Amino acid sequence: MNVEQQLELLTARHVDLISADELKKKLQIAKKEKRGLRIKYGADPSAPDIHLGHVVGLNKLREFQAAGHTVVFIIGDFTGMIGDPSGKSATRPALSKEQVLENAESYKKQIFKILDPEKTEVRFNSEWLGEMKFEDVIRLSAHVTVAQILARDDFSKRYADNKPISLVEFLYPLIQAYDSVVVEADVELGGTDQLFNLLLGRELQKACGQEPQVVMTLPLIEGLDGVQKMSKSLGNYIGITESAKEIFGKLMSVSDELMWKYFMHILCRNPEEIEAMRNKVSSGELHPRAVKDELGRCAVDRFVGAGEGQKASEEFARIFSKNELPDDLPEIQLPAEELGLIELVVRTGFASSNGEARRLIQQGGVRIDDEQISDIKATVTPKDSMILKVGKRKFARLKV
RNA sequence: GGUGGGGUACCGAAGCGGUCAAACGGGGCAGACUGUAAAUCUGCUGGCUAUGCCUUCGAAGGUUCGAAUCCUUCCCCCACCA
Repeated sequence: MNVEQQLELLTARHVDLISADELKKKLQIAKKEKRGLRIKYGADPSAPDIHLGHVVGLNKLREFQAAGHTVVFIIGDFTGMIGDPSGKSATRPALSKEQVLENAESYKKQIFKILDPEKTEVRFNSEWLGEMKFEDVIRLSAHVTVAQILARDDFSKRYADNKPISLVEFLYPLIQAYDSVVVEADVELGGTDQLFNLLLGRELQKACGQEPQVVMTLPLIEGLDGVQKMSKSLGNYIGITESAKEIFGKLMSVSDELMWKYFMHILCRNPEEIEAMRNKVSSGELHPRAVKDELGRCAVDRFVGAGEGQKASEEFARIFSKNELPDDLPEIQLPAEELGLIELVVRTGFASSNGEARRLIQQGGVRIDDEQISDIKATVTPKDSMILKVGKRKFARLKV
């Protein structure tokens, strides 16, 4: 791949790029010296479920690998053990060493669904941060001013609002920047929320006598609610290790507007193709549901396995469009004695208290053999193959 | 060290002696509508052996017939000024 081709591939879909010229120069030098660039990507070890939000970045990393470059995937285990301040104002709990290691293992397994292991270097930042003395930390801090850190958007806002900012949070960007120095990153990738931290990496590299890294940010995609960015803590995510059924179902519940973004950043479809589909949808030539079905099938094929998408799509249509039963109903064993409906719903685990079961029944959410029962005093005698349905998606086949 | 503001259910936030299991908003759940879209509308959202009872408003005591609300002590958080 020549440099121009690489540039085209590598800069697709980005938000910020600092700077295109520098990237070009680095690519030219790398080509001349027949080596790959080092592309840094940092991951927080507290949330070991890789979800579609991460896939946006991983896809880009994969493209760098395709162009012959090396990905340096840094697991922030050191910072994870201290407690990672998330952007908002809440401070995440510190993880134990065991948890961090466990999470890291799970990370590795997942990222190689997308990345090429041959061209990936997985590093833990405790490797170098754990060695540092307090003196080293102080020296490092000398390179950065409070005003610089305070310039970060969320810090300045919180400061202006008299909201707390812990010193750890202040140090955090510095730690991340230092990682860039240690791994000698040529390029660092991150979400748009990382821009500040990535830029600080440049500053620190310069201060340490290195060529500053090129910084590229990618969009943060909204999660299932369509408003907030996809994140584990908000519970609005689709994990890449989830079942075909879950991935498909969750994608189908995404809004029509958001689905285009997913096509672009998750499936990496090119903009012309997406535009063409969009036009067909607005002219009525194509049903949005068909487009979303394609999104679901392709995503499942990619994350679960080829051919699984079609199955998931059919299963979905059967359950929700035709209102039939899923093919893998959990079976629940019960004695063949008459019992109250409320008790049945609680016993099967579909409600966590009698009160909740009562509510579900009164609201018409409970069906037995497809017959809605809204009398809370109703009793049932379980029989083999009796089907209990609670809400839209909880099913069970009773067994006596 | 000083001053001021706080700690209420999953979250945010009202309430400041009885009518408080605690307004309102968000979230969640269920129903209607649908493409399980989204949006919208409706209802529910502490527990129980259930017209009552029990636990809950940072903690422990106290005042009172009665406390989330008043008093005392304690714990914790935040901002500002030094």
